[in-house]
Amino acid sequence: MKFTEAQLEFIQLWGNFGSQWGINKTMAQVHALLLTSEDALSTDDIMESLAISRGGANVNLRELMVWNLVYKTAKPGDRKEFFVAEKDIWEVAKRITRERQRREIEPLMHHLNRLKNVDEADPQSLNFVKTITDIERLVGRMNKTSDTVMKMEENAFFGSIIRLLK
Amino acid sequence: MKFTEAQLEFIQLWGNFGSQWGINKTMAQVHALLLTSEDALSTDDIMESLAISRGGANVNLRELMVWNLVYKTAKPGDRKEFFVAEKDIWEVAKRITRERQRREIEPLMHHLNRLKNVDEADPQSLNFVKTITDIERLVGRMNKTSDTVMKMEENAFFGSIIRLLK
DNA sequence: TAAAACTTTCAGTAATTACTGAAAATAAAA
DNA sequence: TTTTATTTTCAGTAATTACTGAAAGTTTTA
Repeated sequence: MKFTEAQLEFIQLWGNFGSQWGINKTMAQVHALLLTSEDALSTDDIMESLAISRGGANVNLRELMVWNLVYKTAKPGDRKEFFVAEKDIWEVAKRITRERQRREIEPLMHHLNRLKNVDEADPQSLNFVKTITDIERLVGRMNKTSDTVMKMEENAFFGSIIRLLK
Repeated sequence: MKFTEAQLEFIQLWGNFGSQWGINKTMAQVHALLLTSEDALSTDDIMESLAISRGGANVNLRELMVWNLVYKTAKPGDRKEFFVAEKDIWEVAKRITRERQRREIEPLMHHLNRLKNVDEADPQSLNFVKTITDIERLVGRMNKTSDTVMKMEENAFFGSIIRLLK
């Protein structure tokens, strides 16, 4: 399998995977392209590779920068902006986790907590508050856990303990 | 806050949260409705509560049953089917995880593995294979590790060790 | 300061996704 | 078996999401 062929397939794969997890397909494709490109790419390079418009390329690149997955760089003697992706996959995972936590989990937790102020006189409230509390606990825990997992995997001692349990 | 008010708000919240994570919004809403209903509900109950069509209710209920999050029950003297949700949130989380793993992670891993057969003569393949391998390792590990850590969180001894790291 | 090079914005529109509603299928009752 | 109750299916369509392309904005060069 030729490199360019494999790269294109990876871009499709990552795009589809991303959209199944609520991440914009094109954004995931731009990310995949940059992840698998040695050199920094310009907006025009990306437009050409993915056959997307200038607007689309620009918006998705800037969004990737908000997520801290892509950086701007400059090439001497060239006026254009060039883009590179963070290549350390652990860092990528951590930053995606961090961003989703900030955008989605925190507001969710806040809303859930508010919903516990339900009128306790209603007999149905008992089950309701239990469900909400359980979800809160679960989400809170999973949140911490993903963090913990990352830290532990990075730590030789705990990493080896975890591996024993698998 | 009245119960019905809180329940409706929860249904909206869960629907939005679901759709941000690639889960059909209506399916998440039906799930939320059943999670917060003491009694089993009929298709008509659900159509009315969520203001959706019979077709939509039916399709989403059956999908929830495929995910193992909802069961059919019967009421004596009633010909209709009634539905209840699994109320143990831990079970809910495990089943969602299991289903997504089966549908998405496994195919992803398979595709990634295939992409490692890239022509090694191309100098760009080196970075490519490393990226693919890193992603494979990360996804595989997160999969196993989240399971392990969730179990450990429930375990007094390891739980306390983990808490030291947070 | 003006022209050129490049980036950003956004109204209009394309693509995707999932719902509606009615007809067909199935199951239960008479 | 026929009638009635209920569930399932799916073509058409609505809703959502995100892209296009051109104009406006910005920065650099001369």
